[in-house]
Amino acid sequence: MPKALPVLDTTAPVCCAPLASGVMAAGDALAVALRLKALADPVRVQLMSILLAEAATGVCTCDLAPTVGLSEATVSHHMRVLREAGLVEGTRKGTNTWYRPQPDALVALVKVLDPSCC
Amino acid sequence: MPKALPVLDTTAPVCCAPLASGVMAAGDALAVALRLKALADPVRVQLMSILLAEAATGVCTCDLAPTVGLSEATVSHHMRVLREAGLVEGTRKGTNTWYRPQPDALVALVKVLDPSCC
DNA sequence: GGTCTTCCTCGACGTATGTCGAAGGATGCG
DNA sequence: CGCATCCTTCGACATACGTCGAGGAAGACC
Repeated sequence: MPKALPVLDTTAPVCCAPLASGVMAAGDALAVALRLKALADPVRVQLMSILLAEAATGVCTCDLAPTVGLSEATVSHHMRVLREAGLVEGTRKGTNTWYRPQPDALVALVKVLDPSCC
Repeated sequence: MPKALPVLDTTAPVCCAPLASGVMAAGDALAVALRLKALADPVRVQLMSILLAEAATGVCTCDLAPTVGLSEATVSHHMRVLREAGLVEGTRKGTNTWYRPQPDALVALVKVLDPSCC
Protein backbone atom coordinates (compact mmCIF):
# COMPACT_ATOMS: atom_id res chain seq x y z
CA MET A 1 0.00 0.00 0.00
CA PRO A 2 2.70 2.54 -0.76
CA LYS A 3 0.03 4.88 -1.93
CA ALA A 4 -0.26 8.39 -0.55
CA LEU A 5 -2.54 7.71 2.37
CA PRO A 6 -5.21 10.38 2.12
CA VAL A 7 -6.67 12.40 4.94
CA LEU A 8 -10.08 13.41 3.73
CA ASP A 9 -13.33 14.50 5.26
CA THR A 10 -15.59 11.55 4.71
CA THR A 11 -18.39 12.53 7.01
CA ALA A 12 -20.48 14.02 4.21
CA PRO A 13 -22.41 11.74 1.89
CA VAL A 14 -20.41 10.85 -1.19
CA CYS A 15 -21.33 13.00 -4.15
CA CYS A 16 -20.19 12.39 -7.67
CA ALA A 17 -21.37 10.99 -10.96
CA PRO A 18 -22.48 7.35 -10.86
CA LEU A 19 -19.98 4.62 -11.60
CA ALA A 20 -21.56 3.75 -14.91
CA SER A 21 -21.68 7.27 -16.29
CA GLY A 22 -18.11 7.34 -17.54
CA VAL A 23 -14.53 6.80 -16.48
CA MET A 24 -14.23 8.00 -12.91
CA ALA A 25 -11.45 10.36 -11.86
CA ALA A 26 -8.97 9.03 -9.32
CA GLY A 27 -10.16 11.48 -6.68
CA ASP A 28 -13.79 10.48 -6.97
CA ALA A 29 -12.83 6.82 -6.98
CA LEU A 30 -10.95 7.40 -3.75
CA ALA A 31 -13.94 9.08 -2.14
CA VAL A 32 -16.19 6.18 -3.08
CA ALA A 33 -13.64 3.59 -1.98
CA LEU A 34 -13.25 5.22 1.44
CA ARG A 35 -16.98 4.93 2.12
CA LEU A 36 -17.06 1.38 0.85
CA LYS A 37 -14.10 0.45 3.02
CA ALA A 38 -16.01 1.63 6.07
CA LEU A 39 -18.71 -0.89 5.25
CA ALA A 40 -16.46 -3.67 3.96
CA ASP A 41 -16.26 -5.62 7.20
CA PRO A 42 -18.71 -8.26 8.37
CA VAL A 43 -18.93 -6.78 11.85
CA ARG A 44 -19.71 -3.32 10.55
CA VAL A 45 -22.30 -4.66 8.13
CA GLN A 46 -23.99 -6.38 11.03
CA LEU A 47 -23.74 -3.29 13.20
CA MET A 48 -25.37 -1.21 10.48
CA SER A 49 -28.21 -3.69 10.15
CA ILE A 50 -28.77 -3.57 13.90
CA LEU A 51 -28.82 0.22 13.89
CA LEU A 52 -31.22 0.33 10.95
CA ALA A 53 -33.50 -2.16 12.66
CA GLU A 54 -33.49 -0.17 15.90
CA ALA A 55 -33.35 3.25 14.29
CA ALA A 56 -36.38 4.43 16.25
CA THR A 57 -34.87 3.90 19.69
CA GLY A 58 -31.11 3.99 19.07
CA VAL A 59 -28.60 1.52 20.50
CA CYS A 60 -25.73 1.92 22.95
CA THR A 61 -22.31 0.29 22.84
CA CYS A 62 -23.06 -1.90 25.82
CA ASP A 63 -25.89 -3.55 23.88
CA LEU A 64 -23.93 -3.89 20.66
CA ALA A 65 -20.87 -5.62 22.10
CA PRO A 66 -22.62 -8.77 23.35
CA THR A 67 -24.80 -8.93 20.24
CA VAL A 68 -21.85 -9.20 17.86
CA GLY A 69 -19.75 -11.15 20.39
CA LEU A 70 -16.80 -8.77 20.55
CA SER A 71 -15.18 -6.64 23.23
CA GLU A 72 -16.46 -3.15 23.82
CA ALA A 73 -13.12 -1.73 22.74
CA THR A 74 -13.45 -3.40 19.36
CA VAL A 75 -17.05 -2.30 18.91
CA SER A 76 -16.07 1.24 19.84
CA HIS A 77 -13.40 1.10 17.14
CA HIS A 78 -15.88 -0.08 14.53
CA MET A 79 -18.38 2.59 15.50
CA ARG A 80 -15.73 5.22 15.08
CA VAL A 81 -15.02 4.00 11.56
CA LEU A 82 -18.73 4.13 10.73
CA ARG A 83 -19.03 7.57 12.29
CA GLU A 84 -16.06 8.93 10.35
CA ALA A 85 -17.67 7.64 7.18
CA GLY A 86 -20.85 9.52 8.02
CA LEU A 87 -22.87 6.31 8.17
CA VAL A 88 -23.88 6.64 11.82
CA GLU A 89 -24.19 9.38 14.38
CA GLY A 90 -23.44 8.98 18.07
CA THR A 91 -24.67 11.18 20.88
CA ARG A 92 -23.83 10.89 24.54
CA LYS A 93 -26.77 10.80 26.94
CA GLY A 94 -25.62 10.37 30.49
CA THR A 95 -23.16 7.51 30.71
CA ASN A 96 -24.41 5.90 27.55
CA THR A 97 -23.68 6.73 23.92
CA TRP A 98 -26.64 6.29 21.60
CA TYR A 99 -26.01 5.50 17.99
CA ARG A 100 -28.38 6.12 15.11
CA PRO A 101 -27.94 5.33 11.42
CA GLN A 102 -27.68 8.04 8.78
CA PRO A 103 -29.61 6.53 5.86
CA ASP A 104 -28.83 9.51 3.63
CA ALA A 105 -25.17 8.56 3.46
CA LEU A 106 -26.12 5.01 2.54
CA VAL A 107 -28.52 6.18 -0.15
CA ALA A 108 -25.85 8.47 -1.63
CA LEU A 109 -23.42 5.58 -1.80
CA VAL A 110 -26.00 3.34 -3.42
CA LYS A 111 -26.77 5.97 -6.03
CA VAL A 112 -23.15 6.12 -7.09
CA LEU A 113 -22.91 2.36 -7.42
CA ASP A 114 -26.21 1.54 -9.06
CA PRO A 115 -25.67 0.91 -12.79
CA SER A 116 -29.38 0.57 -13.49
CA CYS A 117 -30.56 3.82 -11.96
CA CYS A 118 -29.65 7.27 -13.34
CA MET B 1 -7.98 -10.00 12.29
CA PRO B 2 -7.83 -13.22 14.25
CA LYS B 3 -11.11 -14.15 12.73
CA ALA B 4 -11.62 -17.44 10.91
CA LEU B 5 -10.74 -16.38 7.41
CA PRO B 6 -13.52 -17.77 5.28
CA VAL B 7 -13.23 -19.48 1.93
CA LEU B 8 -16.50 -18.87 0.21
CA ASP B 9 -17.78 -18.86 -3.32
CA THR B 10 -18.38 -15.21 -4.00
CA THR B 11 -18.79 -15.40 -7.74
CA ALA B 12 -22.57 -15.43 -7.54
CA PRO B 13 -24.47 -12.22 -6.91
CA VAL B 14 -25.07 -11.66 -3.23
CA CYS B 15 -28.55 -12.74 -2.21
CA CYS B 16 -30.10 -12.01 1.13
CA ALA B 17 -32.57 -9.72 2.78
CA PRO B 18 -31.73 -6.01 2.59
CA LEU B 19 -29.67 -4.42 5.34
CA ALA B 20 -32.60 -2.45 6.67
CA SER B 21 -35.03 -5.35 6.90
CA GLY B 22 -33.82 -6.59 10.26
CA VAL B 23 -30.74 -7.70 12.17
CA MET B 24 -28.54 -9.51 9.71
CA ALA B 25 -27.07 -12.91 10.53
CA ALA B 26 -23.29 -13.12 10.75
CA GLY B 27 -23.11 -15.33 7.67
CA ASP B 28 -25.08 -12.95 5.50
CA ALA B 29 -23.07 -10.01 6.81
CA LEU B 30 -19.91 -11.83 5.81
CA ALA B 31 -21.22 -12.45 2.30
CA VAL B 32 -22.07 -8.79 1.88
CA ALA B 33 -18.76 -7.64 3.34
CA LEU B 34 -16.77 -9.86 0.99
CA ARG B 35 -18.39 -8.25 -2.05
CA LEU B 36 -17.94 -4.80 -0.62
CA LYS B 37 -14.30 -5.49 0.10
CA ALA B 38 -13.76 -6.35 -3.54
CA LEU B 39 -14.93 -2.86 -4.44
CA ALA B 40 -13.41 -1.02 -1.49
CA ASP B 41 -10.25 0.11 -3.23
CA PRO B 42 -9.84 3.27 -5.31
CA VAL B 43 -8.11 1.41 -8.12
CA ARG B 44 -10.85 -1.20 -8.36
CA VAL B 45 -13.56 1.45 -8.28
CA GLN B 46 -11.84 3.17 -11.17
CA LEU B 47 -11.38 -0.11 -13.03
CA MET B 48 -15.09 -0.87 -12.66
CA SER B 49 -16.03 2.55 -14.02
CA ILE B 50 -13.76 2.01 -17.01
CA LEU B 51 -15.28 -1.39 -17.69
CA LEU B 52 -18.81 -0.05 -17.38
CA ALA B 53 -17.99 2.82 -19.73
CA GLU B 54 -16.49 0.44 -22.29
CA ALA B 55 -18.88 -2.42 -21.69
CA ALA B 56 -19.76 -2.63 -25.37
CA THR B 57 -16.24 -3.34 -26.60
CA GLY B 58 -14.49 -4.80 -23.55
CA VAL B 59 -11.05 -3.79 -22.33
CA CYS B 60 -7.78 -5.71 -22.10
CA THR B 61 -5.19 -5.57 -19.33
CA CYS B 62 -2.69 -3.82 -21.56
CA ASP B 63 -5.06 -0.87 -21.88
CA LEU B 64 -6.03 -0.81 -18.22
CA ALA B 65 -2.52 -0.69 -16.75
CA PRO B 66 -1.43 2.62 -18.31
CA THR B 67 -4.84 4.16 -17.65
CA VAL B 68 -4.65 3.66 -13.90
CA GLY B 69 -0.89 4.16 -13.82
CA LEU B 70 0.05 0.84 -12.26
CA SER B 71 2.05 -2.20 -13.31
CA GLU B 72 0.34 -4.98 -15.22
CA ALA B 73 1.01 -7.35 -12.35
CA THR B 74 -0.94 -5.12 -9.99
CA VAL B 75 -3.80 -4.63 -12.42
CA SER B 76 -3.94 -8.37 -12.96
CA HIS B 77 -4.22 -8.83 -9.21
CA HIS B 78 -7.06 -6.32 -8.97
CA MET B 79 -8.90 -7.92 -11.87
CA ARG B 80 -8.65 -11.27 -10.15
CA VAL B 81 -10.25 -9.82 -7.04
CA LEU B 82 -13.07 -8.35 -9.10
CA ARG B 83 -13.50 -11.61 -10.98
CA GLU B 84 -13.65 -13.67 -7.78
CA ALA B 85 -16.33 -11.30 -6.51
CA GLY B 86 -18.36 -11.90 -9.65
CA LEU B 87 -18.19 -8.24 -10.61
CA VAL B 88 -16.35 -8.76 -13.90
CA GLU B 89 -15.81 -11.58 -16.35
CA GLY B 90 -12.59 -12.15 -18.29
CA THR B 91 -12.20 -14.18 -21.46
CA ARG B 92 -8.99 -14.86 -23.30
CA LYS B 93 -8.99 -14.10 -27.01
CA GLY B 94 -5.63 -14.82 -28.55
CA THR B 95 -2.94 -13.11 -26.54
CA ASN B 96 -5.31 -10.63 -24.97
CA THR B 97 -7.76 -11.05 -22.11
CA TRP B 98 -10.96 -9.08 -22.53
CA TYR B 99 -12.83 -7.99 -19.46
CA ARG B 100 -16.48 -7.10 -19.23
CA PRO B 101 -18.50 -5.94 -16.25
CA GLN B 102 -21.28 -8.01 -14.72
CA PRO B 103 -23.87 -5.39 -13.80
CA ASP B 104 -26.17 -7.99 -12.23
CA ALA B 105 -23.74 -8.53 -9.37
CA LEU B 106 -23.55 -4.80 -8.78
CA VAL B 107 -27.33 -4.45 -8.82
CA ALA B 108 -27.67 -7.29 -6.33
CA LEU B 109 -25.22 -5.62 -3.99
CA VAL B 110 -27.00 -2.30 -4.30
CA LYS B 111 -30.34 -3.94 -3.51
CA VAL B 112 -28.98 -5.31 -0.25
CA LEU B 113 -27.60 -1.95 0.80
CA ASP B 114 -30.39 0.38 -0.25
CA PRO B 115 -32.45 1.36 2.81
CA SER B 116 -35.01 3.24 0.74
CA CYS B 117 -35.90 0.52 -1.71
CA CYS B 118 -37.65 -2.75 -0.74
C1' DG C 1 11.70 -23.74 -34.36
C1' DG C 2 12.57 -19.19 -32.57
C1' DT C 3 10.94 -14.94 -30.95
C1' DC C 4 7.77 -11.48 -29.49
C1' DT C 5 3.70 -9.88 -27.07
C1' DT C 6 0.35 -10.38 -23.50
C1' DC C 7 -0.87 -11.93 -19.36
C1' DC C 8 -0.62 -14.42 -14.93
C1' DT C 9 1.79 -16.20 -10.78
C1' DC C 10 5.19 -16.00 -7.22
C1' DG C 11 7.91 -14.04 -3.62
C1' DA C 12 9.00 -10.08 -1.06
C1' DC C 13 8.26 -5.60 0.89
C1' DG C 14 5.91 -2.14 3.68
C1' DT C 15 1.59 -0.57 5.35
C1' DA C 16 -3.17 -1.01 7.05
C1' DT C 17 -6.58 -3.44 9.64
C1' DG C 18 -9.04 -6.07 13.39
C1' DT C 19 -8.63 -7.67 17.89
C1' DC C 20 -7.75 -7.55 22.69
C1' DG C 21 -6.33 -6.11 27.63
C1' DA C 22 -5.19 -2.27 30.29
C1' DA C 23 -5.52 2.33 31.34
C1' DG C 24 -7.92 6.77 31.17
C1' DG C 25 -11.92 10.04 30.89
C1' DA C 26 -16.96 11.34 31.68
C1' DT C 27 -21.03 10.98 33.92
C1' DG C 28 -24.29 9.66 37.47
C1' DC C 29 -25.27 8.20 42.36
C1' DG C 30 -24.75 7.64 47.33
C1' DC D 1 -16.08 13.25 47.86
C1' DG D 2 -15.79 8.28 46.59
C1' DC D 3 -17.33 4.82 43.77
C1' DA D 4 -19.51 2.40 39.95
C1' DT D 5 -20.75 2.32 35.04
C1' DC D 6 -20.13 3.14 30.36
C1' DC D 7 -17.25 4.30 26.78
C1' DT D 8 -12.99 5.64 24.46
C1' DT D 9 -8.05 5.65 23.74
C1' DC D 10 -3.56 3.42 23.82
C1' DG D 11 -0.18 -0.11 22.94
C1' DA D 12 0.72 -4.48 21.16
C1' DC D 13 0.08 -8.32 18.30
C1' DA D 14 -1.12 -11.22 14.19
C1' DT D 15 -3.07 -11.16 9.86
C1' DA D 16 -4.62 -9.14 5.47
C1' DC D 17 -3.74 -6.05 1.66
C1' DG D 18 -1.53 -3.35 -2.30
C1' DT D 19 2.49 -2.93 -4.88
C1' DC D 20 6.33 -4.25 -7.54
C1' DG D 21 10.06 -6.99 -10.17
C1' DA D 22 11.18 -11.37 -11.90
C1' DG D 23 9.96 -15.40 -13.94
C1' DG D 24 6.90 -18.39 -16.56
C1' DA D 25 2.60 -19.94 -19.73
C1' DA D 26 -0.08 -19.40 -23.88
C1' DG D 27 -0.54 -17.75 -28.27
C1' DA D 28 0.69 -15.12 -32.56
C1' DC D 29 3.99 -14.42 -36.24
C1' DC D 30 8.29 -14.75 -38.75
